[in-house]
Amino acid sequence: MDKKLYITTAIPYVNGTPHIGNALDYLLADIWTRYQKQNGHEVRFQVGTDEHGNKIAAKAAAAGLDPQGYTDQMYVNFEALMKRMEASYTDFVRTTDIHHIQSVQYLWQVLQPYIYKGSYEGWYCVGCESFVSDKEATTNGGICPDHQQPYQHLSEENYYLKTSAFTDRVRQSITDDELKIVPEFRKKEFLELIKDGLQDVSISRPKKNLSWGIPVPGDPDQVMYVWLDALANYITVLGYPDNSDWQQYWPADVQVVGKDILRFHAGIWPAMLLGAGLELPKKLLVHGHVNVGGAKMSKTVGNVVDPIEVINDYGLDAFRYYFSRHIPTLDDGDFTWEKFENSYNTELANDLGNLIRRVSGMIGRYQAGVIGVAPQGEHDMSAYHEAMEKLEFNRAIDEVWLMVRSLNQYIENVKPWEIAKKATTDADAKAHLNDVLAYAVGALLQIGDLLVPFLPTTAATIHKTFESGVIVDTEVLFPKIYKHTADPNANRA
RNA sequence: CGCGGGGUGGAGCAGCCUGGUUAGCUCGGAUGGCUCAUAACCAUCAGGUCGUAGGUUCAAAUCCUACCCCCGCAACCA
Repeated sequence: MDKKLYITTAIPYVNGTPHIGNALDYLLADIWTRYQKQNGHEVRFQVGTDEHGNKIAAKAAAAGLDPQGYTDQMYVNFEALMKRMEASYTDFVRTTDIHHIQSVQYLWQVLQPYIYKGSYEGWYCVGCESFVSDKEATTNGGICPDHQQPYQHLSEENYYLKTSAFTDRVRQSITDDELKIVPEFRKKEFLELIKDGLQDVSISRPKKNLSWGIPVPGDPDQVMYVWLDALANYITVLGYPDNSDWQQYWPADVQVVGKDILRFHAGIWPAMLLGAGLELPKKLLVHGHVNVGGAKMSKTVGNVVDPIEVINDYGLDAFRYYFSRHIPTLDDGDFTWEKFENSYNTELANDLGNLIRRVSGMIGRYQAGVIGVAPQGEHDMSAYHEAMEKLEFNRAIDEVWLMVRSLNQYIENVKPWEIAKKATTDADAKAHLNDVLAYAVGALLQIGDLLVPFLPTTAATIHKTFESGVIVDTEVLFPKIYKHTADPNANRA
């Protein structure tokens, strides 16, 4: 019996609203999950929110709320996005969950042999109540831009995790693909990054500087800093350590992360796991970032794209389509409303939507909607499955579109409308027509199967339309939309 | 010499690792065909010194060297 499968996504910090990056995480994990389920596997799919830290406390105070009340309000936004995307997650973890907190405290104790007390020195802003990096202090000329106060050079007591002790094992695991970093160039990049070894990482703060966090067991003056708290979610959500279920799922088969947080997931996280005597995840799927018209998406520039808006305007499957096909799974991608709308109108509407319509239309017109027995689609899909295994989802969906095109070509070559003219008087022609259309239906049903992980709603519509042997009328898929591009027919006579 | 990615017809990409048919695909453009369909679909054509300069080879977009340019990252921002 196969191990039960487990996939995770990064847990976003809840001090803002969900953005495209979060959506991409959920989408990629969801595609994988649906694909594995389709192949008969049981999959657990974790999502969650990171809810501790000073920024949260500050935002809460500004909103006149206590931190817990604030996060209770904020995490809902993320949950709403996941639901809107129909991400088929099974577990939602909040780092303020009581089980998570207890579990992390337990983990801290397990890691005791690798934890030591040290002091941290750096530039500190009293207004922000936090340290800033040397680089940031220098950039700002030694003055905090938010508070117009000079940074002070302070030192404070921290607990450190001896990640350096695990450098060799982490490096070895990654090199050997025991912990496989996908794509390959990210693996190279990370190995290069740690060529001088992993550096011990500070995992706590004095309580006076960090109030909103998990208390360090046995030291009332210290509170855990983000690392242990947030990264541990991947196992605490499974019930670690008290509910033995977790052992059926850990190690994770795939952990989806953005390129910006690879270093924590490939460095600190493995060190934590090794320190606790746990297995390393099998794969890290490192996706890129979504640019807008070639520029980085940023709040200050004001070019942020809200995934909910895209879904509202074009529908869920249109969103899932663009972000799975035109944003390369393992690299940066580009979004513009024009590109999006263009691919929607040409690929979804013209290629696929119209194809479904013309096939169902002919069957309705020539055979009163009766399909007969559709043969099994026989298209060789090894390239599709190979791409799915390699986590190159965009390549897989490309393969589906090759099928769409070839079916359109097939129809063009066979010309069912001509056969139909003879079919009224010629029994052979009638049988031939039936075969041709049934073949088209078989191909469409196969396309529908392959789209299940990507476009679940569309796949369901395709099946509903054709699978009963009689055409079931369904709504037009992907009607044309011209909100951001010119309507070519606008000035048609 | 910090690290990584990339420079291929108007745009976006594949091919490069494992050199070898007329350098492939999508979008866009032109022409034609068809009429079942969401004025959709299909075919053909135009267009590329494969960043630059050398080298290896019977043969290089593909391997080697140097250089130019663009983009990320450089430790706590998907």
